[in-house]
Amino acid sequence: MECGARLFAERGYHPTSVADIVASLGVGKGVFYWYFASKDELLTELLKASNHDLRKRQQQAIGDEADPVRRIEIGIRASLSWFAEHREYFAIIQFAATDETFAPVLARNREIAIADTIRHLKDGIVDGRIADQDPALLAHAIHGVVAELTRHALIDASLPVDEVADLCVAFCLNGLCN
Amino acid sequence: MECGARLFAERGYHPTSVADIVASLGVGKGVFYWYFASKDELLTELLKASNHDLRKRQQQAIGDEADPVRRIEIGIRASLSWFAEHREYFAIIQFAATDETFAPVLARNREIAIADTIRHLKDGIVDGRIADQDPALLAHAIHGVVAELTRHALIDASLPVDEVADLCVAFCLNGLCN
DNA sequence: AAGGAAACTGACCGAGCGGTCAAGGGCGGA
DNA sequence: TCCGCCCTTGACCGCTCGGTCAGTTTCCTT
Repeated sequence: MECGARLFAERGYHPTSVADIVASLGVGKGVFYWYFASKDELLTELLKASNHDLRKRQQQAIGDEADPVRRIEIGIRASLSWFAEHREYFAIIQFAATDETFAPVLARNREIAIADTIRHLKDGIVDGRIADQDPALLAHAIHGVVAELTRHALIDASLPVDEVADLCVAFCLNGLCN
Repeated sequence: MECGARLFAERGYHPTSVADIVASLGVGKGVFYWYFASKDELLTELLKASNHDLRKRQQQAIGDEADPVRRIEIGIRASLSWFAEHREYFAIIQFAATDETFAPVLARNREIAIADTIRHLKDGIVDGRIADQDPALLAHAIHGVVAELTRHALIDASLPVDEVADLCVAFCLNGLCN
């Protein structure tokens, strides 16, 4: 599975054939279809496993933090550090989001992540700490910032994850203005 | 070209064959290859044309506005309203970003858009209106918010573009906190 | 040692794709 | 009317790919 992830990430899903995967593993094609019903299933498993791992990381980082604003901050930092350590998954997730076959899986993963964020936002709104706007839209805005900074700053520019996380948190909490 | 865009958007690039495109146009395959050297070229043209159109919209909207913060706000609103009117292009752009063949075109388009934003940000930083952080990262953060709110709020949820734009601008300028 | 289940091989297949091109048809000028 | 040019057609080609399967090896159990 790690090998499949690496190749999908390097060359994309469609350009990577099952023959490529098994060749780079030095095994026959049969062994692939012994473990996976199809090429699609490999990607689906990859998506589920990576999402599960990311979510676990977030929850462990948040722990039992009581402050909703801090919980959001910690979640952002956990996401960025997870992606920094698993860069290969970013391209795969981006592709899967654009493919009819995998979009449902991705949509479900995102729904779960957004629901988590919404909970923290609502807590913050009740406390009066966070602006009283549609929490769903705010959650998506945060996820958009995290996704784009992951792509540009962590993957393309390889900037230090801590610096990126600091700016990302500052932007999400306080925006551009002084 | 409009037909190609519609089909690529509905079903994705790879699943849409040249045969599908010409069939939906009611012409023979030869005509397609009379106008385009290849299927790839059609998508590349689509990307260039759409980016050109979006950029024109932004520049017209900004006009000669002097305030850099207002320029950013107007740019955000122009992007959202352009995507609201050209939803079919969003999926195409998202896909192209994940494909080795088209990523260079997309990267160039994005570079130009980011450079525009960076100019406004730097002006704002000099004025002391905008926090003194890396303008490139801030620009990407803004584009991330715009992209994700386009996808979720405009395309999936079909919310009114003005409401989405208000929230988007408020988030980018002031963040989550009160 | 014998047997059999589990793991693995790789030649093979059919489908579907992007792209080609010989043939056909319509139309303007002679 | 007839010729010749140009646009258009769609059957066809070569190729790649996901997926199959009859057969072979490995290794655990008895």
